[in-house]
Amino acid sequence: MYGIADLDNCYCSCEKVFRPDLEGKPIVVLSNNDGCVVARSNEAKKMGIKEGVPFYQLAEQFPNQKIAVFSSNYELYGELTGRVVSIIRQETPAYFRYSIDECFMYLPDASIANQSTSFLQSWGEKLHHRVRREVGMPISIGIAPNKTLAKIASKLAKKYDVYRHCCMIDNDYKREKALEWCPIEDVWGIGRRYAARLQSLGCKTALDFAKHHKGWVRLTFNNINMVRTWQELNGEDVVPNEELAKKKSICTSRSFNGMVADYDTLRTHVSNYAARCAEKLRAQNTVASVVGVFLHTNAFREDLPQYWNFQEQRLVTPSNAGITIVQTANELLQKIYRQGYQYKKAGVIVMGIGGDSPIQQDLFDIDAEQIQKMRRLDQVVDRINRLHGSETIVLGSQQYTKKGGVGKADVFANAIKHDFRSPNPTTRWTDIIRLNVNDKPLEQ
DNA sequence: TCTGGGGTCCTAGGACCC
DNA sequence: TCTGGGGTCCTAGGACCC
Repeated sequence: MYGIADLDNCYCSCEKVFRPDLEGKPIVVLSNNDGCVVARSNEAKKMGIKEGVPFYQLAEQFPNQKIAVFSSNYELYGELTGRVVSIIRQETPAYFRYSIDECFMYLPDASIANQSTSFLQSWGEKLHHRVRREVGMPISIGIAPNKTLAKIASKLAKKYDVYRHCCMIDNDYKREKALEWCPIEDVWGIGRRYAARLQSLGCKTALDFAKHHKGWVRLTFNNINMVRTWQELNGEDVVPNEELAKKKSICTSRSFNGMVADYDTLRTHVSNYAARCAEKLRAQNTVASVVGVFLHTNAFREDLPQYWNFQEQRLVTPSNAGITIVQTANELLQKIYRQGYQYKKAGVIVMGIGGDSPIQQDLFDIDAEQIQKMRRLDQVVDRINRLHGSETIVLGSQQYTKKGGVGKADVFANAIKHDFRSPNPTTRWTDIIRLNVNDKPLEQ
């Protein structure tokens, strides 16, 4: 059997952990640059706030409504969800972290374990309570013979209180009932496009789709993933388990706060994205053989001249060295930069990723000693940044020049807008919560 | 004035090999 | 008038996930 643990309204729930006063109130969390709504509390969903609406339209759509607004704070979300995963690690024989807020769990088959399935049901309920008590976040659990059905079960657990946060699909009767309830667009693996096609073909629910013949699915979609989804809805276990594979490409890109026309500022942005890519490569013990850079003007501003471009370059020797990746990215930027445009977004992609030991060296590249030196340098930089906070040490080209000097505080100053960012009480000494012993106890 | 940031996989088609 | 039968690799485009 498979289980899935899914954090309810993850980012909003994270914000509530240190703000219990927000319980029961509408909350939204915004994307980078305070751009769009990316997460909503149940109360915000009930109000009719849609996912993805630009923040500036929120006040127009909901005038005179009190909504708690937060900029996204990934430092906080990463740390709190990590606590949830550490509990799951203790409670399950094996698991796979699927995303920041979801974890698949491999559970012993109740019939093999010679237990009644009610054992798994109460196990799920206990997991929910433990996470709630120890981290302060609500989690929903779905259990079923495959991952697609487990996802549907977790939606049911989220939606109906009778399941007590854990819903199990363990026989054909329950399976059909769940599929009948589940709209086709809510099935894992069926996105907007396929959902529209299926609806036009008369499939409104997961059950409508599952009742078709396998051959019809193959012919209609000519796609192995759709056939697998169909098989899983019918109870088979065929979607491969993606274990913690190393990433095959890594991208760091940002929209700017406002627009950027001058080359120097652009270069500083790109240097930071490149350095971040190199950091991610090192964190998973890999090197990249290709670096790419892209540049965009603001597509929403139809009144302004538009330009976008992308170029990539192969490295003579695959690398994860900050200096090498940043230097290559800057050379590429120079090639695609055109004067006279207002840029809105840039990004760095590293591809052709492979293991970092041993690295295949080029006959004509710089000597091995130089590579070793850069490797040691990066190791020291990584350690310092891990210990004292990211961007404590950066390359010169990553520094934004600003009056009043440079330094840690200035590295990302004004690079990204986050006017409603919450503190980080679990990761920053400056944000730690202080209790004054002389304070009167809080009133209930 | 303001509109996110990451990833993966599959298929078709073209270029190339023998 | 007729023109084979295997492969691999790469890219673009389109779908999906969170």
